[in-house]
Parts: sequence; structure tokens; C-alpha cells
Amino acid sequence: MGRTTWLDNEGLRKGEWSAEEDRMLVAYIDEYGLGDWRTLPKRAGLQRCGKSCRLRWLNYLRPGIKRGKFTPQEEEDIIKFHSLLGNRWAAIAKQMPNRTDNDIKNHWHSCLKKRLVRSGIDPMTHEPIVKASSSSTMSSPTLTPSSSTTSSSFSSTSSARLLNRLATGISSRKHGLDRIKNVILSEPRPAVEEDKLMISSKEDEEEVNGCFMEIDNNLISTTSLDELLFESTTTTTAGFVAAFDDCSLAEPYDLYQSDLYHETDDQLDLFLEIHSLGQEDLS
DNA sequence: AACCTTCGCAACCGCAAGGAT
DNA sequence: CATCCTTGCGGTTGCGAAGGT
Repeated sequence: MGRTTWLDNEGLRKGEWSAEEDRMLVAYIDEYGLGDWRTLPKRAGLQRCGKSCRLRWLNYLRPGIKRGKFTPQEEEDIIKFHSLLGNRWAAIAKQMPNRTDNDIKNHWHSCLKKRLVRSGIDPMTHEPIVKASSSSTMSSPTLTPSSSTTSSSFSSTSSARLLNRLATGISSRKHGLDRIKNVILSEPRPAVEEDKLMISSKEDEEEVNGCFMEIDNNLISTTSLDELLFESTTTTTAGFVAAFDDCSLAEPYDLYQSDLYHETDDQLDLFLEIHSLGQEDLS
């Protein structure tokens, strides 16, 4: 299986790797370690570009890679992490150390995505596919648009889901957290009127991702979002505060303003922790 | 048996982020 | 500070295998 091998216009081999090429790459890295991928092929005696060598090493030759069929547990994990992280395959792969991002991505596209669709689950939102109905009421699968909504009218499931979406936004965008702090979670927290939160430019819109677009579109109110964040961290995660006792934080809310979020990996780990606690709580 | 479709997966491409100069 | 270079990521493609008609 694989692509046939050919030479590009610079005389570099493309396509399927031969056993001999694999052997040469492994032998070189074993002896000299990983280094400059650009110059590695020449030093290793390979007629490949550095990018190709890197890919071959990371996705195939690197020690510790688990190949072959995914177990049901692994599939479950992929679906779970995808619901949290979206198409961030590298981030998902970090949670599953023996699998490569390429492998996970391939399995998702060729198998898991279709399986979810067959089960009536939207593979992007991980929510039940809502068929167009004759009802005239505007509805969102998880978020109820209402300026008079109180936090108690939101299910803890939707709260957790929203929190997870925010987590994805925060961890994937450099200034996402700052924006949340400044625009939505500013202290003291005045009741922010919906029309005060304006997304002024296309750039802003892209920056703050779909979550904020929903705000802009009035699908959820900012005050509801604020309440949701409280609710998410209190009612859906009984063990949440206990889990972070070491942080000496009085309220879960404070976590949003703490230094814990300054590093992407920390954000991710923290939110995964929140999510798993939330899942236990919901089950 | 021949043809067609779907599956599985390796590898390529383009782009963006971040570091080096 | 600007530009260049390298690395890493995600989307997509290509192709043999497997299965169906």
C-alpha cells in the first residue's frame, strides 16, 4: 500500500519510502540524534526533503508508536477528546501518547466520524443531529436564547459543553483568555448588557471564535454566559474545588483569573480535568 | 471474472507560529 | 524591527486492498 515513488524537479524522491531508506534514516538518528531536518537528509545520505524525513520519523519510524487496530477504549477516548478539542489532532495525540496525530486523524475521518453520523450525532458538535422541524420557534441544540434566562434554566450538560468550547477557544487562541477576562469576566462583574458587547471587526470575530459569535448573534446573553461559567464550575463538577485545593483559590471562578492559564498545556490539562470531573458528576 | 465502490493509511501540500539573523 | 528559515499542524490526496454487485 502507498504511493508510488517518483522524483521531483529537484531530484528528490517522493512517495512511498523503501525499507532501505527507512533503515538509513533510523541508523542516522540512532547515531546522531534528531537535529536540523533540513540538512539531515543529505547527512544521512537520503534523497529526500527534510519535511519528508521528519514526517516519516514522527509517523512511522519513531520508537513507541502503536500501530494497528484501535481498541474500543481508544476510540472512545478519541471521540471524547474530539468533543473537547475539535480537530486539534496534535493535542489529542498528546493525550494518547502511543498514537500519532496522523493515525488518529485518519481513523476519525475514515471510521469514527461516519459512525457518529450513523448514530445521529453531529461529529463536529457532538450533539444529536436536529432535523429541521415545522416549529417556528428559533432553537439552538444546547443554548437557549433568552435575555431573561436564569442559570437554573440551563442544564449542567449544556454548561459543561459551553465551558469545554470556551476551553478550546482559550487554548487555541493566544489572547482568548485575556479577552474573556476583559470583556466578559471583568472584575467587578457588572451586569453587562448584551448590546455593550460588540464584535467590531472581522478580525475580532475570527479571534474570539464561534462562542463569541453566538453572543454577537444574540443566541446567548452575556449575563447568561457569566452565570453559565459559574454554574459550569460549581454544579457540574462536585470535586472541582477539591481537586484544586492546592491553588488556595476560594472560588472556582477565580481560576479563570489565575496564573494557571498562562500556559497552553496547563489550560488544556485543567479543562480536561474539569471535563472528566464533570462527566463523572453527570453520570 | 470484471468492474465499481469504499476503506485504510501513508504521504504530500500549504499555511502559520516562532525563532534566528 | 523586518525578513528569512525551520518546524509543526491540519486538510487533502493518492493508491492498494477489500468488499460488493
